[in-house]
Amino acid sequence: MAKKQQTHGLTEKKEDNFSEWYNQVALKAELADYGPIKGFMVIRPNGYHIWEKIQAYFNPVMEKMGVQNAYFPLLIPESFFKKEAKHAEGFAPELAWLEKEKEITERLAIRPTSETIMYDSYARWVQSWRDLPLRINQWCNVLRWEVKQTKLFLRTREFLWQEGHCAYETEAQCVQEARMALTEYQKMIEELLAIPVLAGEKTEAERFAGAKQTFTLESFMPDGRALQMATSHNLGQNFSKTFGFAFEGKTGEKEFAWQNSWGFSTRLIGALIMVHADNQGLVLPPQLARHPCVIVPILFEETKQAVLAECVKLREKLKRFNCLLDDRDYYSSGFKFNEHELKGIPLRIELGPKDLAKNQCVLVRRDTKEKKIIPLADIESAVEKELATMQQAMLKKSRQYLHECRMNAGNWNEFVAGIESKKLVEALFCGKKECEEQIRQKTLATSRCIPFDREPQNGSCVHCNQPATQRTLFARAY
RNA sequence: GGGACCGUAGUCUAGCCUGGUAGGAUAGAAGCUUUGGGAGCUUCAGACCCCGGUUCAAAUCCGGGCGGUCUCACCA
Repeated sequence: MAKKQQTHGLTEKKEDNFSEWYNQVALKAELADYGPIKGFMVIRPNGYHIWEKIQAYFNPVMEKMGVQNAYFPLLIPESFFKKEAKHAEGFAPELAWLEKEKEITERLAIRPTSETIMYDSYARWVQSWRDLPLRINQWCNVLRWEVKQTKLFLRTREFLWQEGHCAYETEAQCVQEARMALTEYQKMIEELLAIPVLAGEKTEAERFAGAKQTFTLESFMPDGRALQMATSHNLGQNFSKTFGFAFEGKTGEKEFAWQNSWGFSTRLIGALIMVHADNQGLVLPPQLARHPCVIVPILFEETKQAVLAECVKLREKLKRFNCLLDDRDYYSSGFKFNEHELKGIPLRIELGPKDLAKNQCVLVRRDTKEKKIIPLADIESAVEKELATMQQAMLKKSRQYLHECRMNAGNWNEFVAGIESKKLVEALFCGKKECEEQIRQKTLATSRCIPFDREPQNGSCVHCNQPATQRTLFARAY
């Protein structure tokens, strides 16, 4: 029998055409839509809600870290960029400029990141060691124009992010808190998004433009490419020296502030799609769902009123879960099943006349499609338990995948074979920029990080045979 | 920035080669009817990416732009 064409649902499979499948999930789950200009996207309510959940999780975390939210201007004078040479060089290709002939004397860039404009203020706000540490975050949009190969959430010219920018008296505290931010990111991404990450430090080649050290969280996508999930940077005194960000220290000496910055972006939503969604559509970790469960009544003419009445009661019982009751009578229940699966609602409760007669309902998990018969009296505890179980199971499943993809390469042949078979390959590496560039040209792989979960180890670089002291992870990346 | 392919209702698509009334599916609206995995019938409404060229005539041929997918370079 020929399969009926379903324009509503997904027409591409995750395993057959990952890229197109990804686009369909993002569009058809109504997370996002294309904007009218290349590289710009509309984040629709379903997508923006995920971002708001992320914000709701992370704002209190920052509060505990002593970080306050603020907002800095969108436009940055050209001269600000020129102050930190490497930063300027790193961002030069992707700056979009605002040029108006008469009214302004200097070209203005739309922020690609806010170090310079924030530190210009910091330099004036901090006079004494007593004014430190200074810890500020902003949630904003940034613009990076160099991008040609755009992709919803993963690579757009404009994207939303948070950027924390802190300043300290000592480098030790600066580094410690940069690492703390990374730890908090890891907790959030694993607990809330149910995506496992590997934490580590970036090599010289992958370091943020203007940073002394970059720390990163890397995850691994089902198509065999790594994705950077969040980063934090020890900026050292690179910016404070060029922005005149000095203060009077305890000894009366003039000292330059030690600074870090850290951020994650709406790219996380892209990772969420890639890691968890399936051929039926999005799968939301329960903690990210606007409606963690939906009740679908099975309606027949004679029993409609009784079933609906019971469903209303059910919704009241499940009020604290923000349970949705889909009582639309112009769609069949089958249609609704498909629609809610497409949009990723974690749990579905089916209730029809047969269930009503037995005082039960059917509880279906989105990630496993597993169905359970639940007595109506037990529904509240059952939902609570399933939501918690599902959140854990999703992390466990993706962690298993990450674990399976991580492999060790003892020599160059193993390294090449590992990259070819789309693995996250760990090997001894000299850390040199030139060597990394050659590896990239030969294999398309770049270093992802020097993982924290590996001890230093002496040996020779897998590629150039020069001395190496640390294992480094390599993969093809987004 | 380079290369390849592509652009027809909200979505998918036929027509393009060989110029001459744009057809279908699906989604949408109204009504009837149905509802345990994307039901059915009737009616309505809906499109040739933009600009220019060739031509009596352009969705169709040509040029440019814009946009999309893939890819190399670069990046969250």
